[in-house]
This record gives sequence, C-alpha cells and structure tokens, in this order.
Amino acid sequence: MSAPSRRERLRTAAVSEIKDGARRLLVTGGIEAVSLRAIARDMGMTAPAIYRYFPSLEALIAGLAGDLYDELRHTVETARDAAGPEPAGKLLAMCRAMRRWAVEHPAEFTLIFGSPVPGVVAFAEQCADADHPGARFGAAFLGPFVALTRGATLRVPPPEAVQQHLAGHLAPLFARHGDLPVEVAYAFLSAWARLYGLVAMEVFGHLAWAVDDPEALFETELAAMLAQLAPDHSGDALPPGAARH
Amino acid sequence: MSAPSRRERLRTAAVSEIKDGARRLLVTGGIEAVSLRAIARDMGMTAPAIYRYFPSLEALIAGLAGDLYDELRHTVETARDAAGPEPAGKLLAMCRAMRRWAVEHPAEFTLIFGSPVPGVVAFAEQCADADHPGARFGAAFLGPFVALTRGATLRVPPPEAVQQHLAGHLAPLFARHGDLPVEVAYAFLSAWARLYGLVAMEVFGHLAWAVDDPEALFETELAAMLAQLAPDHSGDALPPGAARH
DNA sequence: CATCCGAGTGAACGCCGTTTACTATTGCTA
DNA sequence: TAGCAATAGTAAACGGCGTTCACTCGGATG
Repeated sequence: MSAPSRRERLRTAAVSEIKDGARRLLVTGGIEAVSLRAIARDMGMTAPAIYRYFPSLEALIAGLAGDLYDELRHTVETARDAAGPEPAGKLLAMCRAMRRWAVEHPAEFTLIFGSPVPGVVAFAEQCADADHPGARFGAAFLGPFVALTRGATLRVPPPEAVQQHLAGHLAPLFARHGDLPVEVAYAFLSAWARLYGLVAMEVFGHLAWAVDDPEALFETELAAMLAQLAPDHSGDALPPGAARH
Repeated sequence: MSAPSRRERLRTAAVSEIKDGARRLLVTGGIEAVSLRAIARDMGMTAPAIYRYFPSLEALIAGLAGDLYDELRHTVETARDAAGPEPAGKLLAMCRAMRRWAVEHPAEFTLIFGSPVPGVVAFAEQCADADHPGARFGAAFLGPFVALTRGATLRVPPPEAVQQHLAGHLAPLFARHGDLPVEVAYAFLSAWARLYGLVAMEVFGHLAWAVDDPEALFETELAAMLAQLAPDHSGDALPPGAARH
C-alpha cells in the first residue's frame, strides 16, 4: 500500500505506452495492424522487449480489450449520471452514448463487440461470469431498466409461455441478479440485443444497403423500444418537430 | 455458350478446390488460419500457383464470402419454400433457418456477418447497392414480410414522427423497393436488426454471460416479434405446451 | 511442326510472433 | 560501500506468412 517504487512507476509507464501504441495501430489500421514489432518500432525498442510486460500479443490485445470495455462503460455511466432522474431519460442517454462511442471508435467497438479475436476469446472465457467487463457493461443498463419497468405493464407476448420456455435458461443472469422477474429479464435481453444489433450493423457496414443515415433509424428504434416498455414515457424521445441535423 | 473447353474445366475445378481448402481452414482454425501457403500445401502445390486463379488472398476470401452469402440465402429460401402458404409461417421458418445455419457454421457466419475482414470490406464496397449478396439475402425476407404486414395494423410508435424522421434516410432501400411504405420499411429493418443482433450475439459469445440456451431466447423473441407484427398469428409460434428440448 | 500461353516451381524480400542467449543497468542488501 | 540478484533490453535465429520475379514445361493452337 506504500508509494510505488521507481521501478514500478517505470513499469506501469511502459505498459501504458505499449497499450497506447497498440491502440494507435488499432485505430489507424485495424486489428491486423497491431503487431509487437510495429509497437516496439514506434517506441524505439525491439519486439522481444515487450515480452517483459506481456506474455504474448494475444495477452496484450486482451488487456487492451479490457481497457476499452471499461472506457465504454465509463462513458455510458457518465451519460447516465448526467441525465435527469427519470429512468427513461437515463436509458435514452445511455443508449445514445453507447452508439456515439461505437460510431466514433469503430475499431475499438469492433475489437470488443465484433467477431471474436483469438486473444479476446481467451479473455472472455477466462472470467466468463464473475467480473467479465462485458457483463459489467451490460449490467450498467440494468439499474435504470428495472426502475423503468417497475410498476409498468410490460408488453411481453404470451407471458406464461415466456415463463415456461425461458425461466430455466437464464441461470447465468440470475446468478448475478437473482431477484429479476423472468419477464423483466427477457425484456432486458431483448432490448439489449436490439441495441447491439443496430449499432453493430451500423459499425460493421451491414446497414449501408438500406439506410442513409443510421442515426435516424437508431432514434426511431429507441423511441419504439421506449414506447413498448413504458407507454407513458413515449414522448421523451423523438419530439415530433425536432429538427435532427 | 458452347461446352467449356478442357482448359476451362480444369480451371474451374482448381478454383473450387482452392475455395474448398480455404473453407476447410476457415472452419477448423478461423479466418486467420486461411493462408495461401496452407491451402497450397493441402493441394500439393506451392503458394504462388494460387495467383493463377486469384489475384490475392483478400480476393480469394471475398470470393468465398460471396459463396457463403449465396449458400445462406439458398438455405433460407429453401426453408421459405418448404413452409406452408402463411407468411407468418414462412417468416418463422426463414428466421429459424438463418439461426440454425449460423449456429452450425459459426466461422462462416462470422466471415460474412461479423466485423469486416479486409477482403470482405472491398467486396462489400465494390457492389454496395446493385447485386450485393448481403442485400439480396436481406431482401429474401422482404416478400413474406410485406405479405404478413399487408392489411395488418403495424404497432409502430409515433407514426408521423417515424415518417418525418426516417422517410428521408431510406434512399438505398427505396432504390430497390420504392413502393415500400415508410412504416413497413422501418418495421422490416427493425426486425432485421433484432434477428441479426440476437444471432450475432449468440455466435460471437456475447450472450453467454446471461443465457444458458440461446435458442429459448431466440424463440421467445421470435414469438414477440410475430405478435407485434401480426397479433392474430401470435399463436403460430411457441405453443404454450410445446416441449422444446 | 512451330508457336504461344497457361500452370506451376524455386528463390527471394520483407513482414510477423516467439525463443534463446547474452549484456547492461538498476536496486537491494550484507 | 561492495557485491549480488533481479530487471530491461538487445541481437540472432526459427518458422510462417503474402507477394514478386524469373524460369520451366506441357498442352492447345496456328
């Protein structure tokens, strides 16, 4: 608990510099441009020196992915805390913050939410349940979500069927949030998948064949989801006359 | 138009063998295991020989991606044609066929629907509007979808706002399907994004933190979407007593 | 029969991750 | 303060990669 020694300061500085270099390469050239040799070159070092700080390139990428998860989560939580007290407004702000971060950082979003990269796979499997940053990120939405749905009647189609078919298969989620009603859990996962699908399709370019400005579709979908969850708050999004640039 | 010469037969056979080898490597080791040298090794050749058939590894991967798009589209269209005449049943069969193909062929799904791979990016941008296999695949769902929504009252929240905010940004979609009402177009894209999001999250492992058996969530979501689109058909999916393994 | 073209090879270049042996420097300790 | 041990870094090497180039050889073509 004492002040870090000089050695440790230099070490953490080097780790940061390596990760910064990796991220710079990720942003400019995609994941395949991230190489130990290129990072070392930018630092004026040789590639094997990096093995003093990371056991492999995959481990480095896994560490970078963890940082990015935390950065995105922090961005979303900041938006949540800056929004008003209404759960609906908080959720809107969080969803918009997530899409904004993804659009502004497509390479980073791709690394943590795209198709699995070898290093990230191991990272994801290693801490699959307890402290996985992805789970913590998703869970950040859970608070405002349950607050929004509390008392409201969810439009969940055939409720008893949902109970019957889904209740037994939410073990990982209930392990962390056991007090969640099944229909709320379903509605949350459904909304989460809709949010993810829309943002991922936009970032990955799978929407260009249909949509000009993905933000318009995103806002429309956001309004639809909110109206479905809490009909009395449906006016919070998409004011009919709002001029969107 | 005449019969292909011997030369051409040998050539197309070689192209097929190369693609088959590439796919085998893709399935067993992921996209990063696909290398010209490995393909050539499996064929008893040397790597430069492949340049007689493809100008680069990226071009080979782009060609493979095109084949996979066609294969998936064929799978979905077969399911559509095998289903009964009801549009709801056709849509259900198509969605299930897509998920099934994705789950059974995760590497292939990742290649065409995951984060962009360099070769696939160029491929996607090259024919972005006219004949892009992805667009043709999405369009295969459009027929049953409009048939289902014809006459039904869509639950699209604030309709005039949807019109106002979205109508101007669907140019790429309307370029191919100009007669689509805006709210139907929105509902289609929304459903498409929900389907994609759920399947992609399952295949990419982004659902493991919450769900045990993704199929249960998928079926629940399918029932919800159908109920939202055509309330009178909501009984077609998830019969309350159905035992789903 | 002569010619040409296409398929394929071998060597090479410059990348890459990773390992090994080695050096220099730092920090702790007797 | 002298000496030791841990640490950071290097150089060289191995195997693999995409790609290019010069070259050979055999079948199709005139």
